[in-house]
Amino acid sequence: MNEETRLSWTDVRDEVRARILNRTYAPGDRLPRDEDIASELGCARTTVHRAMQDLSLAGLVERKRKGGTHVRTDPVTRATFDIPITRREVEQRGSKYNYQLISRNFEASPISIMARFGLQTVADMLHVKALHLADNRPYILEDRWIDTRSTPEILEVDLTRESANEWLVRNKPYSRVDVRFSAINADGENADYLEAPTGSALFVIERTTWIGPSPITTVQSVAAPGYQLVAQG
Amino acid sequence: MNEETRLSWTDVRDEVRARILNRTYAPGDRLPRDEDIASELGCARTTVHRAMQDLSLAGLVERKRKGGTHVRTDPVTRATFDIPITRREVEQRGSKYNYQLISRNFEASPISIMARFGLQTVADMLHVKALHLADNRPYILEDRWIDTRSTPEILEVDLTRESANEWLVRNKPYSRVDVRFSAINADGENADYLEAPTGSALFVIERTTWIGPSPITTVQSVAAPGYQLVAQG
DNA sequence: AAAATTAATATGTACCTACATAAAAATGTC
DNA sequence: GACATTTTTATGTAGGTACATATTAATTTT
Repeated sequence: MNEETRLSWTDVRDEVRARILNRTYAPGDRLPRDEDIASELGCARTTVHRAMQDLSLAGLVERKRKGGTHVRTDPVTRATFDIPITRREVEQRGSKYNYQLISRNFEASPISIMARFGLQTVADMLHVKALHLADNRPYILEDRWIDTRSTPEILEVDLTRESANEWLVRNKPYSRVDVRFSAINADGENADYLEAPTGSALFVIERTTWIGPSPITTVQSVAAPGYQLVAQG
Repeated sequence: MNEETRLSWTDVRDEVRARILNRTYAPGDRLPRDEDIASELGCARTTVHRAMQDLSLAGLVERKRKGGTHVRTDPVTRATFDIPITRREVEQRGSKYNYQLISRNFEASPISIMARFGLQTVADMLHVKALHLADNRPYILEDRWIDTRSTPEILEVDLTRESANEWLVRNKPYSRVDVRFSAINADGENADYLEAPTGSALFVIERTTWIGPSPITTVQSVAAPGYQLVAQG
């Protein structure tokens, strides 16, 4: 009889989670110390620690030094979304990807854009509009501002061939990103490019990136009607 | 001279990340083995391992046994969203929370709902519509189906006093959740309850939960115009 | 009794060792 | 030479020890 399989930290995590689900450990309860759980289940404290880390990250429990581990009373739904470069996203759906540049101007950024970067002073930035297509149908319309102080190289890039999205992702790593989602009604321009009726509800992803304290780019990506974003398993 | 401060795994993570950002390790490159980085930086392999785990989770590098660690060529933007119970969300914005039940019926679920659960057979479920308010203005309209086979207790709950959202979160832990976001145009009913013009673009959160293989609930939460979802730091 | 100090304690982290595991590279077989 | 098998290797994980750190609890001081 092989009962000598050692407990892995995932086993411990699953066991503790099961106890939380079946109310052995009820919401608000304090769990036993890592060490006690370890000796009860017959493993090392480090293994329990690893398991608890995971449950803590998942939002199921809260840990505090000396305070111990508590089952969260108001569990939040924690969902992770991967937002790949648009070409990849299209190709992974099994569609043909195309891209076209709509406009490219060097101009003073409006206050709303500076606000996204958290800046007060206005600056000249590269303003790019482009359309991404899937199977020759409009997929995502992007309206992007690029800070040429942090990213002067972008001025040399031929944006009719390569999208700013792709170039930036490949060449401009960022240290901080802000992502937000919302919904807007298609205005004349959006409707036009996305071949959707004016007023259609469109899903919007707004992303702003920095390297250290310096802004890199902010982009509003407006998806064609029917777009849905699904959380990662 | 105190040069004897030990490196923590966050220090190692930051150092490696800095090297990725400044192209010491360029996209696609294979990093040195954990052990080599450890001896270079003067720490234990486990410390490097911990740091790498974090970078891997963040989507910056990819690790494979024997294959080693590689800098991802197509970095994805990975954003995490916390979706708390609605009452808490409203209160955290500093607004007064109110709730009202619109309807509550025990009825056969349509095929679209069964599809969300991944089921073929139709079943009688509890169908609940409710409105959440912030400062007495409509905030989120929810349209929910609850599987009474996994959650019979819900039939005894007074949903005029406590929202199903809140009761379920507090009393019905789940083992799996599916979250998706989209945008829709307000139809007559939505427009009515949310006091928005018909056709307004509304942000939609769709959430489905299971306990083991058994469906618990699926809910479509339609937010009032202007709603924005912001990623966690 | 209130405030400041000290002790106790549960989690957090670092180090080292040993072995597990997956996947690539090398080797052997037909 | 194509295919199957073995070896090698880098990451993954468990165990154990020692000490760090943040809080709470207890104690002393004013």
